[in-house]
Amino acid sequence: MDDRPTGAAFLLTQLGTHAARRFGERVAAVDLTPPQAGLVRAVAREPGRSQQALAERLGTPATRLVALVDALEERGVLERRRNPDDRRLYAVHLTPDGEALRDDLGRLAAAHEDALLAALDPAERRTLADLLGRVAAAEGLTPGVHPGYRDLPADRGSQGAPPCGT
Amino acid sequence: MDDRPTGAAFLLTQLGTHAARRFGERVAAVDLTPPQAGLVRAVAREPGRSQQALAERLGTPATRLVALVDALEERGVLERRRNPDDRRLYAVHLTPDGEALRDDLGRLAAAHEDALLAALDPAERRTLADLLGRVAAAEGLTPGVHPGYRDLPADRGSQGAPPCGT
DNA sequence: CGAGAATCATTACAAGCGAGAATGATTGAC
DNA sequence: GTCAATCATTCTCGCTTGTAATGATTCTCG
Repeated sequence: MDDRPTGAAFLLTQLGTHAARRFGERVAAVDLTPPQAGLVRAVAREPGRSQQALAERLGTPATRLVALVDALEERGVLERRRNPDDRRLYAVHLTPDGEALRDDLGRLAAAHEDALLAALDPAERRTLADLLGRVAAAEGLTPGVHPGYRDLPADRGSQGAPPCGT
Repeated sequence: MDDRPTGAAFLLTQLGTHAARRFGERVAAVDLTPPQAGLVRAVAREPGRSQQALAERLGTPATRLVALVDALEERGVLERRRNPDDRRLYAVHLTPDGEALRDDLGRLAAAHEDALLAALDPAERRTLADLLGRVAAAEGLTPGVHPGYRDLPADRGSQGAPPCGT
């Protein structure tokens, strides 16, 4: 449909959106929303952190984390433990069920990666990961975490992205 | 921060989000939201289309286009022309100002691409575009257009995406 | 020629999501 | 021992998006 060769930047936003959606579909299979999945991963990475620490790590307002933790705690995935030393803050931990869920997510992510990059052979995948990693590093993105979504103006509407293909 | 080598799929969503945001910042410089920029581009590509045709092309509900076109028409960028043959539908066209804006967007997109991929030399950029293009084709994405955003469950919250890095 | 189905644009409505400000409890500094 | 600072929480507001109902016009078919 497009006459000109599509630019890499445009492909990046297009594929990024697509990949995020596909991943969202996958985590829905274990009854998680993408934000919830992100929280599980963050807690698994550094157990016992306070909610505020998690919020800063994820680049989200702390108020948002409250509801997120609430839902996952009710479900028995996460638990809040009081810190005897400082009773203001909670320490967020994974329950045994939570650890099982974390493992599920790992398998899910691997399957996602495999399906998404089905068109590339292993060597090409490494090349792609290398190129993307260098761009990400140059842009100052934290390896394990999404950029601050807070400032995102309208990634949502997203007809906005196509024009960069020009 | 991340211990394991980050997977390409995760990098894709991370960079895609980042690229979309950066592009949003750029179009804000000409007082456009990303969705508006997408609409300008779509009209420039095929002038005279009906609003419903545009809606289907962009994968957005037709009702959303009304407000979008309203704003840009008020601003003197777009104009609705009655079709004498079928007076139900409007033909959406670019005004001279709109064409100038389209050219601005083109330059903007080029600058965006250049800045985003500053870490790569021309050959590497071609390699990246090639790999991404093949993945996009395999995933059945329409070259010039974003995937249907309508079904997007929670690309927004977006802590969801990080976990695929596992 | 006329009645009914279909299509395009528009408006009005309701819902979901996220962000920001104010509140309470607890702790560290002086 | 008092005051400022920190963490968690609740509440409220604004924004964006999708769905449903309305009006006007055109095509189809008897």
